[in-house]
Amino acid sequence: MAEKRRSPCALSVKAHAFSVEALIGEKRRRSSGEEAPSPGLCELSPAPRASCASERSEDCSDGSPESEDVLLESPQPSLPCPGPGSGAGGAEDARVDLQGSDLWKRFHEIGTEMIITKAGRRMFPAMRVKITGLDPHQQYYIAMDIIPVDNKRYRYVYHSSKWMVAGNADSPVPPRVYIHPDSPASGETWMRQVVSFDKLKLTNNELDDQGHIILHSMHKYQPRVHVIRKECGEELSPVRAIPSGEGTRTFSFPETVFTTVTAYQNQQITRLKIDRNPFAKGFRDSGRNR
Amino acid sequence: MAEKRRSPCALSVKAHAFSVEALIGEKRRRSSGEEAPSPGLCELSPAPRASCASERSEDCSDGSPESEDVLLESPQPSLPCPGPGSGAGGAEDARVDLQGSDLWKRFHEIGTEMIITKAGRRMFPAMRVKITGLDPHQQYYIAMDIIPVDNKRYRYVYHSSKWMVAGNADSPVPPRVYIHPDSPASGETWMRQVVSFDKLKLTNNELDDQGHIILHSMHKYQPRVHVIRKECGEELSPVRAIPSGEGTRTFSFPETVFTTVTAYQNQQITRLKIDRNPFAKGFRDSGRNR
DNA sequence: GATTTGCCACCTAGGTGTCAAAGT
DNA sequence: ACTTTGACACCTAGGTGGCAAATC
Repeated sequence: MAEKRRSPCALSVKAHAFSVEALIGEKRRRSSGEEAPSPGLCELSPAPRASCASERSEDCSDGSPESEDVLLESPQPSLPCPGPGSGAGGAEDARVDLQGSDLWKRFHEIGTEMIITKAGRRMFPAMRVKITGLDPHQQYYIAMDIIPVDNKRYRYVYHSSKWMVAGNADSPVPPRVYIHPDSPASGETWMRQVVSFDKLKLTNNELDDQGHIILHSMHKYQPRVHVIRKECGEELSPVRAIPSGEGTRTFSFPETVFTTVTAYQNQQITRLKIDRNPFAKGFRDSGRNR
Repeated sequence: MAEKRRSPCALSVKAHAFSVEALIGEKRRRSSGEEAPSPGLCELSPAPRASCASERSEDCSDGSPESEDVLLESPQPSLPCPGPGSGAGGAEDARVDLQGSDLWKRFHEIGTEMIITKAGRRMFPAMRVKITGLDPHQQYYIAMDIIPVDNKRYRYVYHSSKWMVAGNADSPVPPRVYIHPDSPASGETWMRQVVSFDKLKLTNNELDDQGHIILHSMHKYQPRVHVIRKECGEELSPVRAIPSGEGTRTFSFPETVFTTVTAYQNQQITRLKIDRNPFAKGFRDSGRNR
């Protein structure tokens, strides 16, 4: 049976479908729920990076307590690699706002801890950001990495409920970057949704082959969000070096600093996690008894 | 606390990470398990498409019974739109093999049915293909659409256990294409993994806004896989028309033809689904009683 | 003694066909 | 009479912290 076929040509079908995809993308991706954008005033600050002349970093501080100044040296203007869209519409005007910063601050006031395991553990809270100021038609990668806040190792002193320096940091681990799975996508697409890093996982397994971010336990870290303009000429391949940094902007939020642990140290952190993480509902007091 | 930062520059960190990502991509994506590639001999056959002179289609038949000839008219050689990479390394040498075709054939022999619901229903089996012959360094989109096999409507006659023509097809529905979520990716990436369309969903809701593929119930359909070379100049945007078809190859497998239903008609189909779909394990005879 | 590991019960999230009821 | 819908029990898949045992 069957010989005929419906009229529209394949290409216009596809063209239509791509736009459907675009119109729908927002809903499909909005899986982790939205929140009203919290302010998070960004003070621009010139950026570091020894050999990489083209990266800029902004530390987005919004007057949170004890702002760990995770900063910087040797300002470096961005300029090189005259790629398409170098003038306006690069990542130059990008702005990144942390979502759910209220919750982050509650943790931060206590002293955020993140569990790391061999198999990989999600962060809670997860980093979620709202991005603005991109060129709607330019393609971007959004990525996250996590850098040491200092070169110290810590231990938790129970009787004083405080973290104390316990020596120098362990030797560096293989650096990893979590590329947001929607990458690459147009500025329009990124700006339309809340960009969530809830699939990202942390591990203490230096031989990890799952692409998780490798960290040392009992160290302090700062997550960073990168907005990377995609150049067309040199295809941004996973196996090649990044087009030399021009058109890359980096953002970090002091209230997201955390200490890695393999088991929670501060019981207030445990309680707040159980209270807020839906997956830990089984440990809440309400009715449940184990 | 904290003023210093570890040595490596951000860009080399990222570069490294991207390659880590590449090295790991295979494992991360290989979630639906692999299978030994089943043969599926492909007989090339010239392709249709009224206004789109640049698409080719191969019907991959491997001698399955009652091969519904889901074919064609007016052969059209591919030639137009001299885009980058037109010569070698396009999608021109691409080959697509259906995975799990044994299971598909078992269903096909009975008469495959796929449930469609308002909320969207996955296909079982899901289309899973192995792709070869791509240019490793070229970027491609992989997409799937589902076209009517004929312009008939069907009804199932219980006492004869057969599908009978019940009239002409309902009016066309909004065309949709499912773009594989890993798109775009390099030929190398696509060829390294089994490409699975298990997240694709079918719906009978013509107003669907979830991006699912819209079909009519009680009609016969043929899924198709498209390999679309990504041109660099005209960014293949979800909101713009597809670069005019050059570098696009289309593949279909007769054993994957199915009839849409809102409730299974043939109990043999029900049984085979329950027997093979892990999510239906609750309905298997073994021990379970409801 | 401090830290890490592995297993566990308990959740969230969502994919199955069933079945009775509702549509057409 | 045929087809569709929606609530449901039963699964898969996987994210929680607890806890005892192992590790260093």
